[in-house]
Amino acid sequence: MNLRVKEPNSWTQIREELLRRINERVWQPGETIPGEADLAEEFGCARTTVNRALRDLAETGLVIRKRKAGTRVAVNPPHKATLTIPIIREEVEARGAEHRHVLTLKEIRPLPPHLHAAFPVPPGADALYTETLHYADDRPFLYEERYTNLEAVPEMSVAPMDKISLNEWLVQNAPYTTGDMTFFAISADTALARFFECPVGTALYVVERITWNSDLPITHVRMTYAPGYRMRTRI
Amino acid sequence: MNLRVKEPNSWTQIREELLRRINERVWQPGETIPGEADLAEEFGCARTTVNRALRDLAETGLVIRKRKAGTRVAVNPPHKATLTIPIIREEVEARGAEHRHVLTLKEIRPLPPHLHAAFPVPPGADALYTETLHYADDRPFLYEERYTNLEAVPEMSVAPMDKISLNEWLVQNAPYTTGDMTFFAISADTALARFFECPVGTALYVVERITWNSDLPITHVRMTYAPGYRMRTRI
DNA sequence: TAGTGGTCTAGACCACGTG
DNA sequence: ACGTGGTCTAGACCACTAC
Repeated sequence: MNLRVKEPNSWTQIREELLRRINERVWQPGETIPGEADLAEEFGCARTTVNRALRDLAETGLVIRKRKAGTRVAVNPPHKATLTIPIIREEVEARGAEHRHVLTLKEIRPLPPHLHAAFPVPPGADALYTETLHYADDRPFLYEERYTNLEAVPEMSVAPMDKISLNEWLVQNAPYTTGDMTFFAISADTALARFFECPVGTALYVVERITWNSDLPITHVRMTYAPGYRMRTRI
Repeated sequence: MNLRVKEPNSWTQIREELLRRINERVWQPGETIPGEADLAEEFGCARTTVNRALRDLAETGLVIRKRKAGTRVAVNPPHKATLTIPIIREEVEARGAEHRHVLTLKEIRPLPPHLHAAFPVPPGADALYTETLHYADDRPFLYEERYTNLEAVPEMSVAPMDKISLNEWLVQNAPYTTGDMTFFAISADTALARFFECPVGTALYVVERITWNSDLPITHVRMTYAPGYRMRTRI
């Protein structure tokens, strides 16, 4: 049954073959597939190699593995999309435009109440609030409102925000371990309408992100994109 | 230097230790870290185990590995968010509501021109167009417009769309290998406003998805969510 | 061309969870 | 209890690529 003799066995080839059997319904959804040892014998390789292939399929959710129970083909394969969070400058430049940003506001202010739950900065500690306008070839591209926990990033006060944007500076200097992202739509208010040069009420795409380093909240940012913006990803 | 003697070495523990050194800037961004062999000696384990830990960090983009050049800490760690694409019924039920759907339109119709580029159904082959209304506890939740390539899923004509939604049926019966997703905001037109019982012009969150099985286009779906909807994900 | 990561092996022991 | 996947090892060879 050893079908692959020409090429040296590789775990990716085994994965592709297993994928084929799943996609072509050789193994039905919900069905238990042969054990690692059996597959290793069939493919003429070590069990470790089969394990690597199956682990990869399990990571994408296509199969479900349990000790003793074996490996089953997922019934409702939980498809996942991975979206890369770009630095704004790179996102603009990837569209072939030149990026420019203007810091229009930078002040210490208390965290607004509606953020207290989601972004628990220690009481008494104020946050740095910033508003940044991002342009692509001088066209308005993104409106950024950000609260940053100065206790988490004390060096930020002296960061050079002329050349590098706050966005980029934080990525490079304030590593985070976890975060929450929220995506939704809003209607442009007068301020946003003025910036984007669009009618009040225009539908705008918004991304909110909160990041943490372990248990320390770093920053809360709300990014409102220009009318017509589309976020894309491949599955 | 062998710090971890109490517990049997595990690749996750090594990964956490490496992560710590990166986050605490023991290894600076851009810096080349010791080779696998050195680390294996330091941790008192096999090189394979260190490899596993480093591969995991490389997958998340925290380090960049190159043969001969070694492993470097990423300068701009490209953070990635993974968002799970739920079945609509499960998404509604996860909110503690009861899901109900109504198929309001089902007809063969030619693919609209603006989709030809993104969704290249073979010329002459018509697509099945469906409109489905999804409710959460009888409140409008989602408006679904879908084109399905019948050549890819011929069995669909006889699928029982009463109990199970098209959405769910496709997930279970039409496996896909790749896809594109797009997220954006639109203003409610009169039809959407009537369904969602909201003013015309209300900002709505939209997800478009195209899925393929190898080179065969499967379905193009546009899902418009109720006002106020937020999509969430953890990083 | 030499050094580094990528992969593979054969074998072993362990951890989990089903029966 | 026992079968299955999870992990680890020591060693080997290979592939890529920087020098």
